[in-house]
Amino acid sequence: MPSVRVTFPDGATKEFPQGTTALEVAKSVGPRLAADALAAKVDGRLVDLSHRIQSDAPIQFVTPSSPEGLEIYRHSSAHLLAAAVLELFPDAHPGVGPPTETGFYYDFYREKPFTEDDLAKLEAKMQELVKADLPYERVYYNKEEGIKLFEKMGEFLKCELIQEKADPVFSAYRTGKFLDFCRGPHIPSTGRIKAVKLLSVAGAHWKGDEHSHPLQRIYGTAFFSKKDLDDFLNQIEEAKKRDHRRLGTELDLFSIQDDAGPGLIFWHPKGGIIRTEIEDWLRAELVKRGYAMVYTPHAMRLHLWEISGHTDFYRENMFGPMPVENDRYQLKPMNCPGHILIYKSRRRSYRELPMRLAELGTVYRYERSGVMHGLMRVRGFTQDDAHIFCMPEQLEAEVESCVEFAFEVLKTFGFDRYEVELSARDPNHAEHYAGTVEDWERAEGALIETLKRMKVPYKYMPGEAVFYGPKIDIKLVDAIGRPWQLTTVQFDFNLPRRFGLEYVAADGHAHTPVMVHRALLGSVERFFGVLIEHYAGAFPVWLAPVQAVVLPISEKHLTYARQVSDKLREGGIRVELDDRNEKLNARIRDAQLQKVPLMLVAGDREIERRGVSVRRRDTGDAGFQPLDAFIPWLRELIDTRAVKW
RNA sequence: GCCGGCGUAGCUCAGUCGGUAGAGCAACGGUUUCGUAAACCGUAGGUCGGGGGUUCGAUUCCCUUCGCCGGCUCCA
Repeated sequence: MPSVRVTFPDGATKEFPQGTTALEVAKSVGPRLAADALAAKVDGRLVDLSHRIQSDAPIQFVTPSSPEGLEIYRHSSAHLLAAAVLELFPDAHPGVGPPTETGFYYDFYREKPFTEDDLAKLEAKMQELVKADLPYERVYYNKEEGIKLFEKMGEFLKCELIQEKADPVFSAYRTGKFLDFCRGPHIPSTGRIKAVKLLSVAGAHWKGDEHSHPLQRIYGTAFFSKKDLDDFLNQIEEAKKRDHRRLGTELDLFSIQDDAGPGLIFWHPKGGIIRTEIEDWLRAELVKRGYAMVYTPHAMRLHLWEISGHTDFYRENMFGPMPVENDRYQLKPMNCPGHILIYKSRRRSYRELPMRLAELGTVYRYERSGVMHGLMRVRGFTQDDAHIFCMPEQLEAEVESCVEFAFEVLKTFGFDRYEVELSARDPNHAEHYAGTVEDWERAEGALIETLKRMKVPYKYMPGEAVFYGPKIDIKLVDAIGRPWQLTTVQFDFNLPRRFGLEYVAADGHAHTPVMVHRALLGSVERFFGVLIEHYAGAFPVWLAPVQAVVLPISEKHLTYARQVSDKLREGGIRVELDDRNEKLNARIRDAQLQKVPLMLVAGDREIERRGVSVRRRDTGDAGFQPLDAFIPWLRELIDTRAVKW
């Protein structure tokens, strides 16, 4: 019998008879590995453990600790779900069921909706199938034969997929009653699934096309241990507690009102304070960096949006135009045309460039009714927008300054993790893009060079650029690890040409400037939402709507408490006096729930020593402080915008 | 926009198999004057999201509309 030589990751090699399965190879290494292995990688290709090795190849086993391990495990869990569905609901037709970042889902076509109760039943059935330890059996069909088979089973969605995607001979996996057109690999059997949970059922569309069949998507997740699953479920609970919509109401920060309409934000006084702090900081930074603050109208002639091209490529995101006298006006969905008109208001010299126009510009975008989400996705929002008009050779310096500015934002607001993406054109489809190839090369080169020079790791995303230019997006990662897209730095080859922008260069001739569009916070609303969730409502002192609350122990300490609060207020500190007829404990509790950073207890002892007893929101009683020391300490915290204190 | 779920007091929620509603917290009044996360007593508060229909009678059943939630799609 011919033999094959497999090479292990450590370089060791071993001979086996040809046709030996990966599992047998694992067993030869040790029973532990055989029990742990979920799949294998032979010659760099992921395969089942039942895969027979036919020629010399490097081999490597996928275990729970491998990067691919969880993905395969969850993919198999999705098959397990489908198998359970077919047992209990034979009228359901499987669509697709991939693993996701946090679990898996499976889509089904079915007339009747799945209910919460159905999920419980399905989970029970899945447990049964786990106990039955059904194999994930890999089978092959040739295309015509396979389509006939799936047709006979009535699986019209699968037929469509096979028709579109299958090779002449394709693989499928059978688990119980469920047969799936699937590339694999899968774990050996359902008994390997240790902790699986169904989470929700939601609507979806066949192949993501909203005009196609409506499907029901069952979401679930799976982990290698019960503990990991519980941790994940706890994290969901934690995220719920941080939900900015809940905290927005509890802390009286903002509201969205039925009478006004969805997606429109009312900033309450406490939210307003935070916004003011954010904006004041930002404006000061903008000015430091050579930006000029401008203001532009909220509605302008529709004609302007025809020039910019928005009526062509952005129409479905714009509110309908409003008739005014004999003309039509458009509520602005973007600030760029306004800034361009300022640039164009007179002839520009190269000496004026780069010209950086910044505006906290409120824009209105029509969002389809099902997509709004608290502060994160709204119909009216304020961008910390700026447009930089410059000469091509100034690009790199401008990009660097934008990226550096973005990092300053992250640092100031207490985010220490981020992800950078560079969206470039798809080189195979030059016709999709405005601007010349040279323009694009220069712009993409400037972005890449800048990121390299700044030693910023980034993900290169070819084909992700918008048609008018390449861009850098920065996603910040919040306290519980969720990424949020905020900062964007985009080139625009389109608008300067459309509007015929010019500057007179040193050579005395007119040239077209390059335009950079950038937002750092993105939208003030979304940024606020992210901040609320990041801090779970417990803002750093400089942002806290109420920085300190004074708590007189009883009525006879009220006069002193009032003096203390006056003194703090004179020091520019946002202080409240809680003189309600409640016990101290009750008032402390309320202040804690309102996440006030500092509680200042004032009673006989404090009067005597001209101070307060400080209680911190995070660590509790911090002991006595004389006012002369406390106020400067607090002032310093605020002035330095301390995130940790 | 689409699929599914849901709208009862300011908030969180109970309830009515059709006979027009209840709790806790919050609010308000009083008693209490208190030392680091909830004192006590009382009062008031709801056209049960809006409109239409069925019915002697609708918060409950049906239709429709608005909104919210989870997704899909899209996105700052």
